[in-house]
Amino acid sequence: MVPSKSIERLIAYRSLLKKRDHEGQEYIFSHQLGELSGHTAAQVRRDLMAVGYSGNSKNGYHIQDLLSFIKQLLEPTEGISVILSGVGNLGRAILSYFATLRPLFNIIAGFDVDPQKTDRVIHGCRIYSISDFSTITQQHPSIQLGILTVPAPEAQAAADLLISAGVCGLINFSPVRIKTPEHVYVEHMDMALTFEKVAFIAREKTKRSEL
Amino acid sequence: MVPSKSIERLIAYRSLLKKRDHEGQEYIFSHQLGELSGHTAAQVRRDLMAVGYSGNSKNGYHIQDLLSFIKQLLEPTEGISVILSGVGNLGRAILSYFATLRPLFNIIAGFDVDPQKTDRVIHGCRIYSISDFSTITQQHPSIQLGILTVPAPEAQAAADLLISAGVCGLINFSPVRIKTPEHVYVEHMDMALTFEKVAFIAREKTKRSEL
DNA sequence: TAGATTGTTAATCGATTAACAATC
DNA sequence: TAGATTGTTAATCGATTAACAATC
Repeated sequence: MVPSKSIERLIAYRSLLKKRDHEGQEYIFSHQLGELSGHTAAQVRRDLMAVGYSGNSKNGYHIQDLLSFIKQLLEPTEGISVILSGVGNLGRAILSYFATLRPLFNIIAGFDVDPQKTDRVIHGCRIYSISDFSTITQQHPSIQLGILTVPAPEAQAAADLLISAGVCGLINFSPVRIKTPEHVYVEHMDMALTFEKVAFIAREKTKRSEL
Repeated sequence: MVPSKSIERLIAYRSLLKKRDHEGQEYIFSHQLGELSGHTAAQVRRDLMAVGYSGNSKNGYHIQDLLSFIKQLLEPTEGISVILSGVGNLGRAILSYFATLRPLFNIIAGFDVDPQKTDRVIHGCRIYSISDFSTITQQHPSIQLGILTVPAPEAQAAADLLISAGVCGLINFSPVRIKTPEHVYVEHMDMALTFEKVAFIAREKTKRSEL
């Protein structure tokens, strides 16, 4: 199994390689890709080893070939189907963001309890009432990802609903831990927590340098 | 120095402790807090050790006392001053979110290059033209945090500007790595990267369970 | 006292980095 | 060939977990 940290870096490598490819560069060394991405050359080589890709000691890695290898690994052929629950300010911002992520991501539908927010199209995505959830999701056989942008008290119930639609991955923007069955992977993106963490570390750093 | 992972967990403990306190619970054991937060009892005790807090072997930890200890540690008395650069969909959503984070966070100002977006108040936060940046930021002696919600090509320049205003912590929502001086702590929140990572891990997980 | 929990050290686990033979 | 880089193993580092004497 490829470590999740390696996956993160491979996604970053892909975007840097694209840039270099457009600039006409043909080959790249591990230390160059390391420099660009902010990791060591050893890290880069180890990541590529983890996914079974080889370069050569003369030129390093062939950029276009490595690019298509990483794409093959990361990008499913039919795109990633996503549903979103909670069409508040953050939910709407994410919907607008998904419009720019086509065709890799396909946002299927948004859901909300508030009748004011439902039965409209926001940034190209139709918003349904949560009461129509099963009707709508049954029309889409394989939805992979669920985005949770509901208030904290509704998060667990909303998550359960998304899981009932068959998602195997959840991104939870609410500040509560949600319980999920074994087969569902959850990533927590608690913004308030992150902001506070950064504030703390930055403050600690400043104090340290003042000594 | 307290490990950044411990800080994350302490923030989570705080919110769980608040809940228990409101429910009238007076003491809590490490295994209970572990259960609630999804970590081991040993982890909880180690985190509290890292910040120098002690309970006792009879009752565990006194909730209100531990709560005020964590607050004392994490929450600066005057609140955390924040500026935001890039008032697009995501930037606006975050501004609305900050309105709910008072008084711990004080959002001072938002900035954008687009004249259409400047000189208005969004979710209680005034938006200025980037050309007024130094004038506005000089009025606020200690701004700690900068939020970057600009498009990728502008990210580095916007970061440099925020740093010139004295921020020591940055949260970067753009999908590019930004270079910063030694004394500035940067946290990357690349949503597209996170979504794709979750999609990959979820897919891998599903494949595995199908075997 | 007997039993459970804490605080802390030792053991384990995983991820990163260093080192180096093999290769071009 | 000489020099640089790769692929991979060994060493290091950091974080988590287990274990247990001290405590209540």
